Amino acid sequence: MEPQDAPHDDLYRIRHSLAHVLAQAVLQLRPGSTLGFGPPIDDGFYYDFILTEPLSEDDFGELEKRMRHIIKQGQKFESEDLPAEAALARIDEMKEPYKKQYAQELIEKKGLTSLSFYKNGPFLDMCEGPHVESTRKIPTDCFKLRSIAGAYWRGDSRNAMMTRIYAWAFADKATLDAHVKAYQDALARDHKKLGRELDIYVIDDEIGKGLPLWLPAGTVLRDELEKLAKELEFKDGYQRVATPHLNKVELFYKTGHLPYYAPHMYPVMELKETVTDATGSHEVVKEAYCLKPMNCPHHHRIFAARKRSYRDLPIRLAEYGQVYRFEDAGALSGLLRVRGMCMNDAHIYCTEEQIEDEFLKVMDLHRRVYEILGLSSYHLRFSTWDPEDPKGKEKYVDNPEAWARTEAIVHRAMVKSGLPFSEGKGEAAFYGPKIDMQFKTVTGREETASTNQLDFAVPERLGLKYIGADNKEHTPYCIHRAPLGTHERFIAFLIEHYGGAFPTWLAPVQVRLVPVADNFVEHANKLRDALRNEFVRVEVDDSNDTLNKKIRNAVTQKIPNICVIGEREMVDNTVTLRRYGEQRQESMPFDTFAARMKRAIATRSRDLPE
RNA sequence: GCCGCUUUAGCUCAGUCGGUAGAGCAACUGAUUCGUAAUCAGUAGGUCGGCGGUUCGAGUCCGCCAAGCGGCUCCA
Repeated sequence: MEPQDAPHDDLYRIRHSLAHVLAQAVLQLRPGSTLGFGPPIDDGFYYDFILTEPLSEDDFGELEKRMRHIIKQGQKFESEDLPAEAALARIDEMKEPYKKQYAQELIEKKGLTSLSFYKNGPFLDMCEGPHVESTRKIPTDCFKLRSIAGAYWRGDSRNAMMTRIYAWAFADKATLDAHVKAYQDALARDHKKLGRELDIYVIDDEIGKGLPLWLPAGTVLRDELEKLAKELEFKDGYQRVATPHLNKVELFYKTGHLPYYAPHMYPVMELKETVTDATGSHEVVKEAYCLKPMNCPHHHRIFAARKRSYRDLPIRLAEYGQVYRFEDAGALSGLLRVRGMCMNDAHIYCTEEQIEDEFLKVMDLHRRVYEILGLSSYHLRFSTWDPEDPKGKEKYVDNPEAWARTEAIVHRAMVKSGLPFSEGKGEAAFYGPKIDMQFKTVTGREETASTNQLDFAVPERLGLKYIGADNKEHTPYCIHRAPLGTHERFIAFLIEHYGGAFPTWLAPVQVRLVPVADNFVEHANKLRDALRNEFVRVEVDDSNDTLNKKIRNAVTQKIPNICVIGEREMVDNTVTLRRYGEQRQESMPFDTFAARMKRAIATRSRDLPE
């Protein structure tokens, strides 16, 4: 086993040792159960088991009690290195088939000549370590069992399903408590919860799972993001196009997506016809269509729609395109993982010499988008192919030379961009390397928000050509890029990022006018009309609730600007403004307020400009 | 898809031992006309996710199905 990236500090030892303590407790409760992996993780540890009898979260109390009991016994961790042969014999005695499988792999594939074992009390495990010297070094209150989940052995659905127990573990109780509290607070920002509370979207059984319906408030978010994308792309020389949601299946055979991608597509729609010949009547498929899982082939056909010259390049075709992907039912989650999504897509057709510049421009577009939105907690991943991947031939275009060349170009562009990035081996698209923007959701799950891919294969397969200066035909490269990802996932991130309290330019309702009493409603309506005339999204709360209740409602709905209208305001033609998150109020002439709103919206500012 | 859990009013949830369903908020009606986070009263709202079974009787027990949630290579 290669050394871990993370240092094997005390916390690592505690977590790793706690995993063994948990396993020991589980074996007490379910003797004869089989062990899988049990590593430390970012916020604790987990251990995988094949249980003789199921366990549930109701058993956590009993398990934790037993774990504390084990810790108090002060069991010593003793390690022993055994040469390969002896190690395998030892594992046979332990009757641990999964450990054995992994041991064999370590010896045969990784060339390890010896394996280490750790024993604490009655519990023996093949394990790299390191561990604490004694369980007494583990605070009895520094951990908490968190959840129980299914997990395939080695993450492969062809393997056995194991039961995984997750636990939080930290250096001491205070850190644990702080972490658990932070986690619970984060759940309040969950886009699924806020999406319902703020009427952003619903997923309706009668429509279908993974197919969100966007409510008016959510549609404002989509429209504003599209507007942003269109403006930035316009300035960068993109041209907009529009394409249908479906197309003939043959197109995807030509691109190479089918049959490889078929499991991730909705089933094909077949138009059938009855044909009668000498042998009788048969039903034959006359035409077959599929819902597109990506926009690129459509854009490629637009490129191919007329003769292209090198003088036209780069050609940048942009579209917010709706695509459909048949994700596993169990993988669907709110807006984060859906089956129908709308992508901030564009394809840049260029020569090899233009790639670097175009890639840098795309990265700069990213930078601007993220800056406007105030997104900073993400990291860039340079996703490359893995020549050693056993599934390499079906996963990647087989062209090592092109992989090496294009990865070098992207790498060079990234270094030039000055943006820090990590490498994701084996994460490339099947047609080329890419740069992904990785985000974490409130629940700690990592997802890709945006992606930029260099494609050296598909234009060739589709026979895309341009006429070069040499008057000969050449195949263009294609950059696929989606800085704002899909509306679905991107808005999920934004909801969590802002905790539902959107800046004025993005907020579904930008201003709520709150008349102090009925007799100011008419005046408020006039102000509303004036603001609407300036394209400000504004509402009047003309309910007969008390002022306090109206303020509370507006705050609960996280409306960024609340204006109270009463006697004083009506006489002076002013508004008294209360910004979301502030208790302080500020009175100003209505015209000033309107001008500041317009500026806040036009500049997409996070605060209210003067 | 697979493992586990969950599903009661629009939302959040209660419902004991199997005896035919309840609260708060929201909605609606009325009263109140209020100066910065919940005014008061009333009304309506349910095939207890669906189908089947056990039972004299099922929200409750059993089975199947559906949907949702947490997971499903941070790896001895």
